[in-house]
Amino acid sequence: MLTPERHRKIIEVLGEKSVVTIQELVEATASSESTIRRDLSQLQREKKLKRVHGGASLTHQKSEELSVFEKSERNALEKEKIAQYACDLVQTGDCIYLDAGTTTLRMIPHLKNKEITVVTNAISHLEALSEHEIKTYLIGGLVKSKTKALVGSSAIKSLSSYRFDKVFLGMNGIHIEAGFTTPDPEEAAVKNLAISLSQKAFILADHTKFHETSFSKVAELNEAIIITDDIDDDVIYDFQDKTEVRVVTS
Amino acid sequence: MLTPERHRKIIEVLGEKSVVTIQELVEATASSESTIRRDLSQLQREKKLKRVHGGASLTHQKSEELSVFEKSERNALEKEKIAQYACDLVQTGDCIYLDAGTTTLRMIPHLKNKEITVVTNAISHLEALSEHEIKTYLIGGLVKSKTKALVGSSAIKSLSSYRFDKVFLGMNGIHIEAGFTTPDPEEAAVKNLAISLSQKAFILADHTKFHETSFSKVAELNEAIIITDDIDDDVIYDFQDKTEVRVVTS
DNA sequence: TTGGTTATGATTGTTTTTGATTATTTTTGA
DNA sequence: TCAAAAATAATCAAAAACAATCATAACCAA
Repeated sequence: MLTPERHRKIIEVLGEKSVVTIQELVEATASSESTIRRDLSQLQREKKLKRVHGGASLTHQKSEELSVFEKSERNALEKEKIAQYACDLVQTGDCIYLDAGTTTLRMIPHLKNKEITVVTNAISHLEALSEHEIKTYLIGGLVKSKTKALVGSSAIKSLSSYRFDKVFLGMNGIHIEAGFTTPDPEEAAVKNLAISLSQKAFILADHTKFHETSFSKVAELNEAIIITDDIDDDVIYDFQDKTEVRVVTS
Repeated sequence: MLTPERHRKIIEVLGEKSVVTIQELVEATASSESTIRRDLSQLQREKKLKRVHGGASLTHQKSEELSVFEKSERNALEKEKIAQYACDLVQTGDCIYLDAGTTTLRMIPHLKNKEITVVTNAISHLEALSEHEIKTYLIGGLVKSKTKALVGSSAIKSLSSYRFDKVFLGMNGIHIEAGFTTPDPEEAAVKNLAISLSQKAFILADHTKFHETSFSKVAELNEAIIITDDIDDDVIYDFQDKTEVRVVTS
């Protein structure tokens, strides 16, 4: 993993958790302890974070909250635009499903005062949802302690009792033949079900996800509408036979 | 748990309760008394809180009427003993249901390394459960933003797909005629179902809960075994016709 | 390719943190 | 008021995390 990529990853993890251990980062980046230490030292010099014994924490400037994280996250601006666009699709009274993930997290502030009902499998979204006074249902399931998401057969069963006007999912890979894919089989199963329970399913994905394939298949391309940012016309051309692609322009 | 994480947790707990005992913090953070003391000293130097005998309180707090124990958590010692006793009932391989509440929270540290499966409706328990590496299922349902518990018909439905070896519940009122009662009707419904899904149900209640009645009925006395601390023999005498009462002595 | 540079990961000794223990102080209740 | 109990502070050894160092691997330009 390349240095800038690692740095982004570190800041991203911090944005979600606000405190992180070196060990967790070693695992997340597949690099050694020494490397992570060097990274942390450098990021500290750049004032991106604060080192603490055992790991790192956000520099607590409460007013700015996630600014460092939001800026540092890969393709932050694009994701924000995609999130904004997605929220414009949500209408008063809708019942929607929000997947775990950073782009869907960005949707939450824009959902305030829409009088909607949100169903989610992301424990990490609860704080933001509660903050913005959004009526929230959590599906049941096994708590995956690393990602704080709910998975497993009980999650599937729990989810299957809902129906959604719209479903918004993040995705790791979008590929002409492989369709929509994501690294974790259990999470893939949850995503798949969410799609089939919705009237309309939307995949929120920036341009880096196209032509990529991950481990577990979630669905065929035609099962969901893709919302993405500016990409080459020929990429869109490739995909638009298979499904609707909506491009959020600047 | 990293230092800033602990500090954040301490401040968070204080924000909710305004006074807290060292023991509560020891359990909430899964660290030792010594460590918590050092944390409190440091946070006091930073003017984040004020140390008081037995724990800590918010700085600009004008409530002097009650002692730490009375305000923070009544009968902390008794609850600890009750929690300890309850955990001794749990056997390797058991699948148990843990209700929301302070006494059940106290059980978590003692459940470590028991290789059990925990099902809960308490989002606020997840941190401690994860910290102690306990396999955890969360039931689904409406997120009650105040108490961070899962309630409602979907919680009922989600819960009903589990079966338990043992169920441990907190309770607000235990009364000869009114039976087990609690303030919130929705939470009462969840508790009631949990009892009926278990082979054995235990109510964890210190002596202050006896002869009290709250708003919503959870169950009849004979539906669960009561675990309590030292109380007058005549109180036990009153109840033991109706159900089994186990008294945890000092 | 080659030579020079940089990044990486293992290893070392050092420092910090932690939790247990002990002694001291404070609180409680008779 | 005094003695017992609880909470605190001080101390210390063990564990964890740290910085420094170094050899190796990857990279880059000529």
